[in-house]
Amino acid sequence: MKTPPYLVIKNDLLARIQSGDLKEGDRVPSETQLVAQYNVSRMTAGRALIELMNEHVLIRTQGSGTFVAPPKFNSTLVEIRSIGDEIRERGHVHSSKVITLRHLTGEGWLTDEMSLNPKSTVLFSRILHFENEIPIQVEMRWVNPGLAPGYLEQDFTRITPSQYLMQVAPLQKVDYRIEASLPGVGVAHDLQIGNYEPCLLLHRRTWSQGRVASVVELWHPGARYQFSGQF
Amino acid sequence: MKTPPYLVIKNDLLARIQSGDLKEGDRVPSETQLVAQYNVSRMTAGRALIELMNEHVLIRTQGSGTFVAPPKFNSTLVEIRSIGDEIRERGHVHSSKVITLRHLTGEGWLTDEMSLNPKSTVLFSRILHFENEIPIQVEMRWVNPGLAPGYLEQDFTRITPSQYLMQVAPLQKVDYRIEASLPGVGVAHDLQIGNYEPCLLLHRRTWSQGRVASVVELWHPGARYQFSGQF
DNA sequence: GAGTGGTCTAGACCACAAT
DNA sequence: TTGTGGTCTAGACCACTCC
Repeated sequence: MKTPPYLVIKNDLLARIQSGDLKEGDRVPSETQLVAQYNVSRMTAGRALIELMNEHVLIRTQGSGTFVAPPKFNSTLVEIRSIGDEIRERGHVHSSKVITLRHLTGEGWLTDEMSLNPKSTVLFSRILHFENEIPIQVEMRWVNPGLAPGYLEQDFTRITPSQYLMQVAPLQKVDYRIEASLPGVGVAHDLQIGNYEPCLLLHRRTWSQGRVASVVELWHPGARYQFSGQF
Repeated sequence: MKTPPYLVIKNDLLARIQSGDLKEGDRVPSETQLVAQYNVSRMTAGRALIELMNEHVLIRTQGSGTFVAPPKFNSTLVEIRSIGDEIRERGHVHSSKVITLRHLTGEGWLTDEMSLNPKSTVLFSRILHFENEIPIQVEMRWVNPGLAPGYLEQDFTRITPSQYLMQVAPLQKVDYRIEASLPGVGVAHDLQIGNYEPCLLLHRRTWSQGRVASVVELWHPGARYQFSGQF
C-alpha cells in the first residue's frame, strides 16, 4: 500500500499549488532539485513532472525550467468555473443580486437527488448575475448542509456560490445536462425576457467526499448566452 | 526533427486502433514484445503504453496484459460521435432522411469561416435524423471539397456524414458553441414542432490537416433532446 | 512457473536557454 | 559555460494473473 515516489512527488506539488504556495507562473523545483530532495533518480523525478505537464498542471520549457501552468485550461465545456471569472475574462463587469437565501424542507425530489433523509433540510440560494448590468444568469442552487454548513452566512455579492463551495467542498465528480427550455415566469422576470424566449439551461450536480454537495440550475437567455469550447 | 521512439510506438498503436486493425478489447503487444520489435529498452516501450493508458486509449492490468479500451468514454460533452451510434446505444432505432445534398457557391460567410477562396464551391447536406421514427435532429452541414471530394456521392441513409468524414479526414481540432434558439420555419417543419418551441443548437467546426473540414449546425427540439455527461 | 505490468536506478547524450 | 529539460539504456525487484 506504499505510494510510489513519483506519485508522492506529484501529490506534493499538487498540494503546494492548491494551497497557493505555488502560484500560476511560479517556477517549480527542477529535476535535479527533486532528485536531491526526494532521494530518487532523475527518471523518477522527471516522470512526476512529465505527467503533471501532460495533465496541463505544469508547463516545461527546455533549457529554461518548469512552471505552474496558466489559469485553468477550459478543457471542454462545462468546466466548473465561476460565472464571475468568466465574465471578467471577457473584460466585462460582473455583479450579482441575492434574491433568496434560506433553508428549505420537505423537498422530496431534492433529498432524493442528494440521497439525503427526506426530512432533512436543504440550503437554497437564488442569485441573479449581471454582465455589464445586463442579467445573464439565474442561479438556483440547493446545497447539502452536511458539506457546507456555513453556506447561508456567506455574502454572495462578494464571492460566488461556486467559488465558496470549491473552497469548502473540493469537488470530486460532476454530472450535467444541457437543455433548451422556456423560462418559468419567475426566471423570465429576473432575466428581463419574454415568457417565450428560449433559455439555455445547465443542470448540474457536484459530488464531494462521496456525497452530493450541490444541485444547481443555471438559466441563461438564449439570445445572450452560449456555451463554447474546443478540443 | 526525429520522432522519439516512444512516440513512434504510440503513433503506430494509435494508427492500428483507428484503422480497425486493433479493436476494442483486443490484446496489445506486451512490453517485452515491443522491446524486441522496436529495439528499445523496456522503459521506452513502457512509456508509450503508460501514456496511452493515461489517455484512456488502453487499459493495463497487472499480471494480465494491455488491451484496447472500451469505446470512447464520453469524456466531456460535445464528443464527436455519430448521432446514429448515440441513438443505438440508448437501445433505440436510428433512421435518417436526406433532404438536400448538393453544391453551393457564393456563400460568403461560409468560405470565410472555412478560410476558402470566396468563389469556391462548398458541399452541402441537410439530413433529418429520427429516433424511433420521431425527428430528433436536423443536421445542416457544409463540407470543404478539398478534404472530402466524394462527399456528395455517399449514401447518407447508410452512413452518417460524421462517420464518413472521420474516415476520410481524421479530425485534429474542434470548436463548438451551444445555444438555445428558436427554429426557422424549415427546421420547425422538419422537426415537427411549433415555431416557438425552443431548440438546442450545436454549432461546430472541425479541422483536418490544418484546414476547416466541415461546419455543421445540429438542431434539436428542446423538449426531446439534451446534452449530458460527467467528469 | 512463466508472462505481464509497476516501478526504480545510475548513468548517459543531446538540444536549448540564460548568462 | 552552466543549468534545464528530453530522451534513452540495461538491468533490477516486486506483485499480480493465468495455467
